[in-house]
Amino acid sequence: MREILDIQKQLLPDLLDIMKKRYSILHHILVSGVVGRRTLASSLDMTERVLRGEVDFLKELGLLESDAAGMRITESGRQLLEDMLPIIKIAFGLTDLEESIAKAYGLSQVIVVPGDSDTSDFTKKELGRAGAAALRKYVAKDDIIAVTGGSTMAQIANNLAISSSMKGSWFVPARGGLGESVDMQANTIASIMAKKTGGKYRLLHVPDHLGEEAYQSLIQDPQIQEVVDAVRSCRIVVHGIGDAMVMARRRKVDAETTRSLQADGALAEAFGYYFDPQGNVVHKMPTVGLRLEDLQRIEVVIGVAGGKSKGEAIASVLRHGQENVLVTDEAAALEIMKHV
Amino acid sequence: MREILDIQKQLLPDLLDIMKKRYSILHHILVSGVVGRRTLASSLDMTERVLRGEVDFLKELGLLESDAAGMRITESGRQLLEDMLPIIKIAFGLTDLEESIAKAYGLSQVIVVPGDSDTSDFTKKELGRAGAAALRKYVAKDDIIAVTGGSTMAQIANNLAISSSMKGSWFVPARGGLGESVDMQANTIASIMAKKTGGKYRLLHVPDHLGEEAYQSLIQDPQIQEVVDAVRSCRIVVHGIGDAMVMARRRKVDAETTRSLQADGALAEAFGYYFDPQGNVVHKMPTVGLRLEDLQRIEVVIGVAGGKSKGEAIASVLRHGQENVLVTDEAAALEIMKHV
DNA sequence: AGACCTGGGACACAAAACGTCCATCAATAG
DNA sequence: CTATTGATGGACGTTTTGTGTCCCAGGTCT
Repeated sequence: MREILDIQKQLLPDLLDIMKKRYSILHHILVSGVVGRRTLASSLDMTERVLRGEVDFLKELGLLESDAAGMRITESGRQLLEDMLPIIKIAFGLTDLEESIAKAYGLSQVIVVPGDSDTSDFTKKELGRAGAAALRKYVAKDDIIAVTGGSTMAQIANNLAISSSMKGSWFVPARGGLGESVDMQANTIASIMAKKTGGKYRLLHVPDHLGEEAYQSLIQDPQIQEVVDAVRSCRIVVHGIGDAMVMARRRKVDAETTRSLQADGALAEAFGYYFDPQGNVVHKMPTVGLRLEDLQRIEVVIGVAGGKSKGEAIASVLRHGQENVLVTDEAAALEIMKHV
Repeated sequence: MREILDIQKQLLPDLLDIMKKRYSILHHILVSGVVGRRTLASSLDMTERVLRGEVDFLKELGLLESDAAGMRITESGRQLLEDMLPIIKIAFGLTDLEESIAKAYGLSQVIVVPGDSDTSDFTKKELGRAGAAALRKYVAKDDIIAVTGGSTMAQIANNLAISSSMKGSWFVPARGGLGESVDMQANTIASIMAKKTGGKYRLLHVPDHLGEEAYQSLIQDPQIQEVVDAVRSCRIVVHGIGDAMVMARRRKVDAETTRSLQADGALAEAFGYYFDPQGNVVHKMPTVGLRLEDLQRIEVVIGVAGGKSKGEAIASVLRHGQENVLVTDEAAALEIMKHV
């Protein structure tokens, strides 16, 4: 049942919008009894003309009837509304979730895919697909796109395809080495994405666990500097969001830092920064690349993460307030809504 | 699964057409490997421009990719096609059935609703809804519409609603008394339809089992004659189709006639005429109204009947060759296709 | 009885779809 | 190595569709 809607959404992206529109017209008429066109239009926030088009259409289908007193729902229409209820619940639960989250955190777009990435590989793939679609939507000609590492980002890379709009784009890692395993780190993801889309890429080879002195001389290096400049002038960032402790463990952060993270209440991690539940940055990984202050200037910040267990972490990063677009799954979205 | 498609079809009648179009484009590309726009257009029987529109759209969604060599399906696209298979089977089994029947019997439109009216009341209602929709589609201003009796016709009447296009229409019974019970007979149906749509009606009060002499004087009656003239000049006929023996029993036809019907191989019944499997008329009920020769002149003949048990009967009436539109259900449609 | 609201017709204007042609590029056959 | 074929993508004028805005005649409710 849910799959069929999801498949249709792939083939007709605005199917649900149309269904929702027509459903709410019918529903409104049902609860109003008899109602006039203009009244209905203002109450549904539509122009009179476009409502009229829909009404004529629904009348054609025999779901609606009208006489001089106004419009009324027919028996077929009432029956249809009843039959639609379960579909509406499923279909618009998600869009409602999307809208609620977007409103609560001031995002320009939220995409929620059905399922739970924690328990379903299919959902994880869906998340990647949706993330790739979001990136494709926002990218413009010759953009610089900064990306992070992680399994979700790898899924996005998987779902990118050659595309003329990304041909001139540059993919760069948002920040230098963060201690991830090689196939999940930002450098790898950036190069895969570039290969998949036909774009170009530059990498940031910053070894982990560098001494302060070596580090300072490294970031003076003109080649490194060039990439860092590119990163900071990017127009789009796509990044994953992780649970702070999980990330710390995966990156083999030393015991002292871990304790300090716990003491500071670190909950979430994104591009090497650790956030507490209120969205404050409590720690950052020692490497080069994107800084927090760069985010304000960056036009499109796309966060992609899912799974019930990550919901709270996502919420805390959203609370930090630099995101524009969120791609997540249903389970995480429900968790996010618990923390508004 | 099937219900959801059916509900959507009510709210977006051309949903399936669009899905079919996009599916066949993707499918064609999948089997072709790489293929050019013009080649594909001619092979799918589309103009190049409209195909291009679809292709651009599918490319936008990442289901398709193209380079100078031609168009190729992406992994997401291939996956989608795979996921779609069950939906396609269900959705286009019916449209394929519709097209096959229309072609086999030279009908201008066939509508197949899912299910079996014999076993499901829901399907019976659907049949009524579809029949009403078909009538609504073909009716024009101030038409004369001749209707017959029967439970299916009663369902159609149930699903008609007030409509400006039928306000000036006349509903008349196709033929006089045919021995049906009062709530199923053509007179009743015609008056219900008129009341439901806001149209007008004339009735044919011809008592059953009339002596020859009384009969002759009755049909000379100016008032009766007037209605009969109206019936014969109608532009639309909507009629049910029944099993010959079932109808004979229901109408309490005398034993001798029943034997004669059996001897002549009567299989089907429609508006008082009995048909053998080859579509020949082998008997007619003694009453006034529509004659077979009138059918040729009538612009729209709509037959509505469903249920697996009626499939063969429907096929024999279709074979008679005067139908334009058939509304039936899946079970009957499958039976009909066995008798081409 | 009168104010109000209804659906439906009309029309100009904007936007999308479409048919058609062409430039440019890649692959392949000769 | 070159010519040819068939590919995509851009461009542009035309047609169709969708939309905003009025208005009117006729019911309806107060």
